Amino acid sequence: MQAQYQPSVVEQDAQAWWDSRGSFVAREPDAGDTRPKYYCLSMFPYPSGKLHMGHVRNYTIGDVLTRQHRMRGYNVMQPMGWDAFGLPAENAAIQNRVPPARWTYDNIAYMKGQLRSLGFAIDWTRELATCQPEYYRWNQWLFLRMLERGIAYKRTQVVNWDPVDQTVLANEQVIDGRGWRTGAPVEKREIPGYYLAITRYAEELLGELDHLPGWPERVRTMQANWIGRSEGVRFAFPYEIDGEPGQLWVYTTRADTIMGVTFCAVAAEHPLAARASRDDPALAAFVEECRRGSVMEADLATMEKKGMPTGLSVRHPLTGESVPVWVGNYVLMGYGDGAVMGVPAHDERDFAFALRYGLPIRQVIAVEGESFSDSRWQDWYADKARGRCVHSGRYDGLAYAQAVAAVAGDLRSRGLGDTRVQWRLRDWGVSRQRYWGCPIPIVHCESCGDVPVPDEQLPVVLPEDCVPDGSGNPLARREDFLRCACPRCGAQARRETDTMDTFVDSSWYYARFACPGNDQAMVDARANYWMPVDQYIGGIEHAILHLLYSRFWSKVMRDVGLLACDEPFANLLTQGMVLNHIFSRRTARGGIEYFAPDEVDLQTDGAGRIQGAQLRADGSAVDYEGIGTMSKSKRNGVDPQSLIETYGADTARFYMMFASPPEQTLEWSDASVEGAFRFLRRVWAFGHAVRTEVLPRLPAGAIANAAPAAGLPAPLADVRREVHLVLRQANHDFGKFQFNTVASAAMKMLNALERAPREGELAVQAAPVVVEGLSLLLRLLSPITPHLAHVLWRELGYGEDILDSAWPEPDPAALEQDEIELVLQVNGKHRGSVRVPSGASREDIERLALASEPAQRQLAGQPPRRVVVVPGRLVNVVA
RNA sequence: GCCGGGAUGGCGGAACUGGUAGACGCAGCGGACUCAAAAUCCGCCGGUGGCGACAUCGUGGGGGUUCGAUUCCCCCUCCCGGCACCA
Repeated sequence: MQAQYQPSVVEQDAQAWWDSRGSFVAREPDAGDTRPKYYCLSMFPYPSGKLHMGHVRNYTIGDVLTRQHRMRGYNVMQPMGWDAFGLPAENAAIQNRVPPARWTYDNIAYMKGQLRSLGFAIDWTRELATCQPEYYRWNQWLFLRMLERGIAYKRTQVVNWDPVDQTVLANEQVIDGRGWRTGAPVEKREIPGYYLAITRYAEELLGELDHLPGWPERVRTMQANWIGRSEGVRFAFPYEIDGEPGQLWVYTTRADTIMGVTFCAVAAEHPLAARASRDDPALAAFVEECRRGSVMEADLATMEKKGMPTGLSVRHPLTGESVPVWVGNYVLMGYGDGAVMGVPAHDERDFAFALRYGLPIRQVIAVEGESFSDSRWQDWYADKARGRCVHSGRYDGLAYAQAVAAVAGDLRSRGLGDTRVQWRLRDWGVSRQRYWGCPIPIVHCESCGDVPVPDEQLPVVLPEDCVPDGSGNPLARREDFLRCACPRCGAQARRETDTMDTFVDSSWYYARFACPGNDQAMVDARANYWMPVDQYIGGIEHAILHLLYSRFWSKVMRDVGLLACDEPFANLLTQGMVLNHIFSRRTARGGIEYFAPDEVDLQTDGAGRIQGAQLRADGSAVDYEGIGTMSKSKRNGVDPQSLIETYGADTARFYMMFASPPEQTLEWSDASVEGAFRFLRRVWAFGHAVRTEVLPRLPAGAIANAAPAAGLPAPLADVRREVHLVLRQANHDFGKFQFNTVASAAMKMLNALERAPREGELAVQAAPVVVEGLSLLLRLLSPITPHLAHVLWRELGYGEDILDSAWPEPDPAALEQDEIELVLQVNGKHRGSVRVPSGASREDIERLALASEPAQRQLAGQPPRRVVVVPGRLVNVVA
């Protein structure tokens, strides 16, 4: 054993050991094995080139949990794979003229090497990449099952079109009116494509959120908001246009205000708007303006309410009154029926609209003590809780719930409407006009139409040698891919060239990890051993998209009979982002130039706060922008590779765990990394000292159970108590996933152990205390710094493999003490402490406290008003 | 606007179900070792007053409950994240 800590040697040793023994290969246990299973999964990476710090943090958290559960007696599984389809590969292909497949597989090879060098306890026998036909054939297979069940269907619809990526985006992929990847303003286009009826599962997706106590509150509320359930009434305004009868359907949550309707408004895309603009050029122009302008939803929110009359009118379903129909730019085609009833008196938007266009405002709700004015909006106009119907005929006096029920009943009896649950969630459009994705298994035949590819012809294999050039989908030019026989009539036909949204790939990989090598089925019985995932770990940015799609997809798999569980992820941990300082400066042309933190020298004020910085190269000043997410564009990323090369994987892992709790953001600090390395070096040096100085004092073979005898001298009993106290706290923190305090517990343990005498009279009696303490410390550290722990464990002779040792628990006997120190308070203020025998009665404690000097001083001979004793903690004398 | 989460030294962060606020680390200061430097080790390290024992203030701001509040309740300010003409 080297006296000096050499991480590269230590880490190679440990990794070679694990590799040669297949330490992390997980299996379904034989009968009689009672170990509980623990499936720990970190979100798999997109193979973009190399790992970033976010990956290191994510996978270290998962690895710590995996290794700790293994030592606690769980049958653990931690797999890894690659989310390998996607646009960056195509963009790289355009740039480098290399097929996306090669770029992707090269990246996978490199990143896999990085993951290995970090020493993660990954079962690589389960590795998968979503771009492999063996994987994506099951995307296609389940898609066909969805088609059979009507869950997948084709329709033409107005979609979000990303003009840069030349593809359709799901609603979830549009952020503030821009493409989530390109940031380009999204356009609206009408395109045929396949949709998955996630809305059929809306009720369950929402309801089950209440049964996911292991998920962060905020993720559950984000999903609930996204699903957006609302209860209301859907009803129709009948009309006749050119003698043709029709119905204008609307949805409202305020059916109690139906008698206050003075107009209706439809979206620009609504059929009535199209109809009316046929012979009204001004209206047609307005409709066109809305269509083009109304794509940026962020602008929508602040946009002025604009509208135009269609000249058409409909009949009120209850009064028969004529109601004018307007086109309104604030009405969304995608929600409900794309039309609303207008009740200016009781809806703020309708009120603004009516004021602007001089439409009548009719009060039909009143609140006692408030007076209505049709010139100014007041918040109570829309108050469901206090409002009562007025000027509403037979509904007068009714409160919200009764009024809605009565109105719905009347509409129902006329066949013009009923109550209805409305969802914000929309069906998931999965067609993408891209090459590097899973082909949609459909064949277009001139006589048979769209024909599903039969199961036995799966997979529809994506040609891997295409080099996209940026214009459209290269599959459309691949005759060998396009040409096929119609599965139904055998005639010459063409394949669908759209591929699936890559969120499909990541919607079920967790289940496939349980069933490696199965080429007969999507998943098998092994999935029901491992599923659900016990602990899922990933970034908060996936709170809606990936997690919602995965929940939906797994429910479909359940309904097809493939999975037994209702939810795929029992517990979810959303790790915080990794941040770093940002330095920039304005360029002469008005742009912004960024500088990497290692290119600048900091200037601090007297208190140590950062004031500014200078470029090291030429001493010129640069601005300090503060802390932000590590990103390529701001040049403030830190490459994990250089970190590993300089300090080793264990330091990287320890720092990641120590710097902040997993769910919080982590601020990068080179100095703290250095500190983490210093600690590991101290552990190593201590281990070396124990081996050379302490072990020789123990009888041969005593190391394995070096539990110190009772009756230790006080200084040694104190050391041992400290170690076990810290361990108890660390175990508690582990349960809360508070790994930063587990790491500091390890530091405290070492601090305590270093205080034990290694020379002099006490050294012999100290030996078992030190040897036991180090054994606890190594096991506590082993999930975080597995290489260091592994090598020291073996070198010192604790055992063959620390992986097979038991998770350490504190010894209650070590925690006992004869005398304890209680906090002494006088009038609630801290005034020193009192030492009492550990078994002291309440009366004894009170007497001792009253006799203390601070209490005597305060009481000045008077009896205390009260004495509060908290056993084992404090005593408070109230004068 | 609505929903969720925050605010603690120079910094990252601790504080179990209300019980010594600032653990552990980083930075800083002082010292030991060294020809010197690095590394390492030891000590100090929230503000104010005091040589000192100690006193006093202090967990974003203001109130409250309590023997005792970073922790519980009410009001307010600011920050972060999500949603948002959703009818």
